[in-house]
Amino acid sequence: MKYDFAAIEKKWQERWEQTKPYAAVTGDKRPKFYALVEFPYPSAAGLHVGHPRPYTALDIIARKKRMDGYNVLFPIGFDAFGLPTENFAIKNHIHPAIVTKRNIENFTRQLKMLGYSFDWDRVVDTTDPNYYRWTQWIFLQMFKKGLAYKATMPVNWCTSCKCVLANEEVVEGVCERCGSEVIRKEKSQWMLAITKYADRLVDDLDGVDFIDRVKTQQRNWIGRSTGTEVTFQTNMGKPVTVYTTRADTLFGVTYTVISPEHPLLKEWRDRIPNWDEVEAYQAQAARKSDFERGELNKDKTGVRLQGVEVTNPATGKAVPMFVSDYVLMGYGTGIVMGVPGHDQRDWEFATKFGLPIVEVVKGGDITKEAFVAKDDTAIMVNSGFLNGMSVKEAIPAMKKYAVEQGWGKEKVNFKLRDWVFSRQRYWGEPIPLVNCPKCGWVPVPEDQLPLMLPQVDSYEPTDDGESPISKMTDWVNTTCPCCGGSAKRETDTMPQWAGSSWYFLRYMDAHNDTAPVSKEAEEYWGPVDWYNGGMEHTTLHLLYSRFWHKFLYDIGVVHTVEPYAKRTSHGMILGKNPHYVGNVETEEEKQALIAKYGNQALRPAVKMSKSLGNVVNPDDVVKAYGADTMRLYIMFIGDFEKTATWSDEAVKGSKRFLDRCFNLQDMATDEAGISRKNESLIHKTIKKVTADLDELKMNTAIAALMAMVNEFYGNGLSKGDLEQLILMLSPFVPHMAEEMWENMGFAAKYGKMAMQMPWPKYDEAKTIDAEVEMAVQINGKLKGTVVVPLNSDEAAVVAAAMALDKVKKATEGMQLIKTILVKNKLVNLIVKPAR
RNA sequence: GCCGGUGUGGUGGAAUGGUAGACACGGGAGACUUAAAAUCUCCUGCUGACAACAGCGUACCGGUUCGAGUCCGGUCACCGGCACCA
Repeated sequence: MKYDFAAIEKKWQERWEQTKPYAAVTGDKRPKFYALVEFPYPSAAGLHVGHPRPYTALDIIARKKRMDGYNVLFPIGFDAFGLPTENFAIKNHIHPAIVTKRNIENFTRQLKMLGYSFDWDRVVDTTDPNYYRWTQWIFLQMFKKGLAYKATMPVNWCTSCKCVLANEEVVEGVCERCGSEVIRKEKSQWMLAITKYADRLVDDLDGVDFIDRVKTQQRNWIGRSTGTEVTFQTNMGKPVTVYTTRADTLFGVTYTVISPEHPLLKEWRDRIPNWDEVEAYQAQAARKSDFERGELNKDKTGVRLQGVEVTNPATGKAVPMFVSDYVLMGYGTGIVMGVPGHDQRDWEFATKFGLPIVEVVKGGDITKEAFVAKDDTAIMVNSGFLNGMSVKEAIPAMKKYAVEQGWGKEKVNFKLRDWVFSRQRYWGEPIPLVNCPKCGWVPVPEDQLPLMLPQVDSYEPTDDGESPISKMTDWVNTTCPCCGGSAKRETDTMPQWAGSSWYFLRYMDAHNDTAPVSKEAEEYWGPVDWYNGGMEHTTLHLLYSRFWHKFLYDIGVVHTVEPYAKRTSHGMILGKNPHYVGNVETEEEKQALIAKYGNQALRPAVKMSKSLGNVVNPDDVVKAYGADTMRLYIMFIGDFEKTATWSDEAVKGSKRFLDRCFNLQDMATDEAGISRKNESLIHKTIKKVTADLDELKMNTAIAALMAMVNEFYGNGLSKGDLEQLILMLSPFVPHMAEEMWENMGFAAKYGKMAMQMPWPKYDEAKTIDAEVEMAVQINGKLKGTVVVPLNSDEAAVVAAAMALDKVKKATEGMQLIKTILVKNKLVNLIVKPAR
């Protein structure tokens, strides 16, 4: 029998399309299991080879859970709003909705081609008005609770996309999406107050099963720090407040610094003799992008505010104030105290401006660099009542004192900023608000949702930074829902991240037209039991959706605090680097590659890209080897969490394995049960594969199946043996498994498809052999192995070991002083020369 | 700079402190074949020309242990994230 994968896959996909064996049943009595993968952005390029890795892994988990008797929800959808589609539409003069529809069709074809067990009746499309109606609804609830607000502030502005970006979308000073320069621009923007949830977003991480690096990254991004706000009196009338995590170093303060953007400067301008200088510095700082300020300005700059004096409350001494752009307006109070002895930035600034450097913590050499004490062995000096304390003791002691004295209080700060939520683009959810001259911002009434995107002639972004929709005066001019007077609609749209912030809830009840999700459906399916997605979404989608979910919890839409019980993450699939130095022979060629491509040339594998010509298209792989081979290979490629390199050569190995499996059909004897000779092997394999699947160790599970098949080739096998193999193969390679299941008569025998059968069980007793091979070591060095009955005692094992020639030789003239026995594993004989 | 991770054959990768290199790719030999492909069987860490055998081997240096790829301390390299967050 030949393995005709094309015909087999077509046959089974058609059958599944008709019988829908993957439908999830809300309210079913079986235990529920909700497995979720990040829905794709349907790009024009189609499915990338990176998509099948997480999709296949969770498809296998979902299939295994069904075999374990769970009612599984494994849905898919499309995150279809976004700039690439809009840009494509602009370039080709096609409406984004048409482009989107086309791309979704192509993605759907490709996903079905790979045999995923998605419930296709629950597909979510974020651009569908029946969906974004509820995205708008959730936004309005936030607006009503005061979490959505409009603020004029400097924002990240992508010069190419002509659009604002959230902090999370700016990577190394450039636009995450297009790589263009990001500048700061004053703009009035809708904001979401994610910072109000900052504490909960940190604290609730303790209660979920996310891989550690996700938790760590989220904690770092939110950046909670507990410190003290200290008030310094000034000679300018008003006192100023600084934030510090090192209240213990207050005695070491020799100056203070204010951010160039600080509003207080304007108030003081008339009383600052060198105001011209200060103003020039402000202008200079404003011209720099954030990136420049961070990257290029390690060299400290600043201007002393002449005439300004502030009083250190700990010492009662006056110190000067400077303006410098190393102090950020957006964090703390925008003013910091300078402790050059124990903060490296302050040290650099003080050194440059010739300010005194005072040692208040003993242990370093503050003439060379700041001494940033971290442990509790560092001792305070020159610090009044703190002298002799450790840093660890001094921080709370000073904090307590400052509070008692009335010039200090405990304060928690976050690096997390509120979420800039408006975009000046067409292809997004319209923000459903109306601006009335009398009533201010008024929500579009809920019964008028969805607020549909208007039809426009041109989606081109405008140079003045307004949304293309702003030109649609018919749409923009409306009446105020509150007073009936004339008013204007908000023309900004929501960011790409809006639709994905709650999509997992919609899957539970995809066609509901009275609520985002019904209470019954949410209480049955929530929370997501296992969510897998890319690390690149850790501080974007994952954080945003946790925030939205917590809000929905607060307003009673969902019943759990966290949306996802478990989060795992897959590594990227890289392509071979065509410019890798290892590809060429001679030294000259290598040098030429390094000269041309730099460090790039030293990496054997790099991100796939069109320009490098190393992109692998799943369509091609499926055409050449079949979907099952594609699925198997992408799982066998390596550790799921690590990056892996695609290899066209290695794919063949997976195909070969499937051929070998298929050929077993002709080799199997008629014996219906598990054969005696393979019994132990099969039970061991079931045990191994079952355990590996739960830990997402697909590569070693497949290796165990391969080893079992290799044994079958040596031992022969029964029909019953093959039955067990088919069941275990079923989640990995569903098409071939069903074909074999039917061919061998199991479908007729059980009246079920393999995927509907219970997962094979193993008998622990049958995984244990009567005899074991044990390692024999002399002084820790391996000398050979012995085969002994299971659970042999020390005497028996030593006797067997001593019978080995090598052991005899090695122990000749030696005295045995100690024996270490690891039961059924190894014996280590410790010997020394006899006297 | 800070946080997190990784480092194992020609290659991808396996190994609860207990026989390093499972499984696979590639390579070699044989069988089948007029021949090739495919398939099947065997071999394949390095060095000592081969075998027996011996030595050396998990980035590097040191430690703990009867025993370390695994644990501890230090160093180096690479990857990811954050980056003047006071």
